[in-house]
Amino acid sequence: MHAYRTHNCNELRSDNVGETVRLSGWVHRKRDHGGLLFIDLRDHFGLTQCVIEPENKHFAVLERLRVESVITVSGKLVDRLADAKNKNLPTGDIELVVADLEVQSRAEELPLPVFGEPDYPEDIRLKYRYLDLRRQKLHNNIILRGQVINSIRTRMIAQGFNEFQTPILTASSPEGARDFLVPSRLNPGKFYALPQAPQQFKQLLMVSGFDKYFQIAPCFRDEDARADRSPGEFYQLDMEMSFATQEDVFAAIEPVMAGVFEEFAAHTGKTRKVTQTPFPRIAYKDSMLKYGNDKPDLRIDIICSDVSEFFIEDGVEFKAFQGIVKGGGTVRAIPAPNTKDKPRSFFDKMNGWAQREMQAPGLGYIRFEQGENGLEGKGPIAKFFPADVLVRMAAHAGIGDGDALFFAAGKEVDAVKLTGAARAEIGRQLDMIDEDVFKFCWIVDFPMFEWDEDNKKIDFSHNPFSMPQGGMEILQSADTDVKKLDILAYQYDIVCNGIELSSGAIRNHRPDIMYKAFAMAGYDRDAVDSEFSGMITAFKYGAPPHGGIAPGIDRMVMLLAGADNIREVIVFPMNGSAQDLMMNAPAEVPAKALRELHLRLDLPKE
RNA sequence: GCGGGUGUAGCUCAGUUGGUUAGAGCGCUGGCCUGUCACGCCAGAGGCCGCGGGUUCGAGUCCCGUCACUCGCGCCA
Repeated sequence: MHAYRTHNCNELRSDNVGETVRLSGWVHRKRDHGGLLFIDLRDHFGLTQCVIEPENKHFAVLERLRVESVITVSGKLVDRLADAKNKNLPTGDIELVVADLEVQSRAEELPLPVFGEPDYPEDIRLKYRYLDLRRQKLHNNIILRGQVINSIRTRMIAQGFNEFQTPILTASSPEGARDFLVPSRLNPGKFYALPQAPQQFKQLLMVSGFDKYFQIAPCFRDEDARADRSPGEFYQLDMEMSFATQEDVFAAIEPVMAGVFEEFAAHTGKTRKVTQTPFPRIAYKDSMLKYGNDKPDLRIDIICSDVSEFFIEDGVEFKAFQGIVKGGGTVRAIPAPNTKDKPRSFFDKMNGWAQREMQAPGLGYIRFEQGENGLEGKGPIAKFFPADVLVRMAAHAGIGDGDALFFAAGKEVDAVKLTGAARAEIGRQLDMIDEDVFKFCWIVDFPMFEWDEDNKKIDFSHNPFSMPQGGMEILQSADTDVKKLDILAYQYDIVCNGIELSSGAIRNHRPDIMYKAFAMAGYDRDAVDSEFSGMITAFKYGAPPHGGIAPGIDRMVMLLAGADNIREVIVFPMNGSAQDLMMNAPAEVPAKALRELHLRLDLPKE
């Protein structure tokens, strides 16, 4: 007989009754009847009930043993009495009568219970992550993650993509997020940077002629955490393809995304519908107008609109918003459908939410109801509008009897931001979000440049390596800032349920266009040559047109697992302050280590 | 760096308008229990009410500050 087990804890059935078997696992739960002791034995695969009688010499040991101790038990498998069967357990028809017991590992009193999976403070869960990982929910999430990655890999390879590994110790990139730096012992005063993404490497692989690249790529960015952003490191399905148009990239990645989501849609036990390919495409500009951001949650059936014009019509007396519009600002309308029966407090709460959560001046609103003379506006600010203006505004916003409009006013960036947040909040408050669908879309036609308010200059709005739509001609003809800001890039995002899963682009593979684009953003030729020397040089020796995308794997798994926090799908995550509480990282290092690296600490005074 | 929320037993939480000895459930320890599967019953231990200051005859409760966690903003090519 095997030293530890003849079966796992989810294997034995009635057919095995009469066999002498051996199981190993953790003591999940004990039910001590004094004269009879039940043990639920757990391993990765499941649970099997074991029973021991007081005559057995091991009874006293088992009775004293704490839960989560690891044991090996052997004995005869028996049928349970008819009324003692447990229908909730796959192994519920049988039980193991313990004859022999070996205690493999005694558990002390636990800082975190496994059984029952009660809510526990996250710092304790993170410190004792291995205990948390024994819990079924988290255990299943991590298994799901492995299966998702395997599915992705299979699908990419089937499409002719080749998998690569790119360096972890590499060069700092002057664009983007803050880098993690690694000092070089052999090169005093110099530093490696951990890659924020294998961006340049994958483009260089296209220059190398590999045609189709992918990697389950670790990415490192020194940025603050969010619910859907783990600090430090995360994984992308990084892919790139040669001689590809934007539509080719979409056609390659859409079936992978839709396929993986369909494959695991039932993971939570519910049936969840996935957007059919091709996914809808929404221009960046339209998304900002209709949804208030570039990552719309399409589960919320609310479309916003610009209503600035109505506030400066003759006869409108609403001075606050009038001033905003005349001063170059914007008023956006966010419909709140079917709110006829909502109490006044609903609207007041939304206003309070805007002030508290968004630090906005507030959210005005008008309720619309069908009256004797047609659609009428109600609410504190309705009286400032002539009746016909309200009717036309309602038509413009696409709402009618029983609906309301909230107003977000201010500078355009602020109004848009409040619009997006308010749309999501209304969706939540009105229970408009269907948890059982995955609604995908593409956001396309991102602007190439944006106005950098801090430095009062034009800068790249996303990836400086994107190809402008219109190529060299459009760059050369853009002789004013306004024209420059109108230039679009072959830059796109894939969004699911309001979560940005990835961004990608058709790259700029032409050195002449690259120099020109960088010049427009204020970087001279020398800066490009020094900061992107590897890539710009490579492009001078024959570079194929190419493009790609990099969906975030953690976020995909999060959606599939139904997790509301990214730490629920990462096996050993750091906390919000970028600390690993289990391994004690980051940590101080011995002075010798610093000397070898030619470093001296200059810590902030306390 | 900024804003919101939370902070009472190991954990989840209750704690009235400021009032005398701060409670419950789970867990833990001990005892009882031969068919449980959230086993049951009895008993017990366990509290810097996050920390510091203030108001008050009196603070878990009110005020100020601070720390921790968390969500968001900034940031995230």
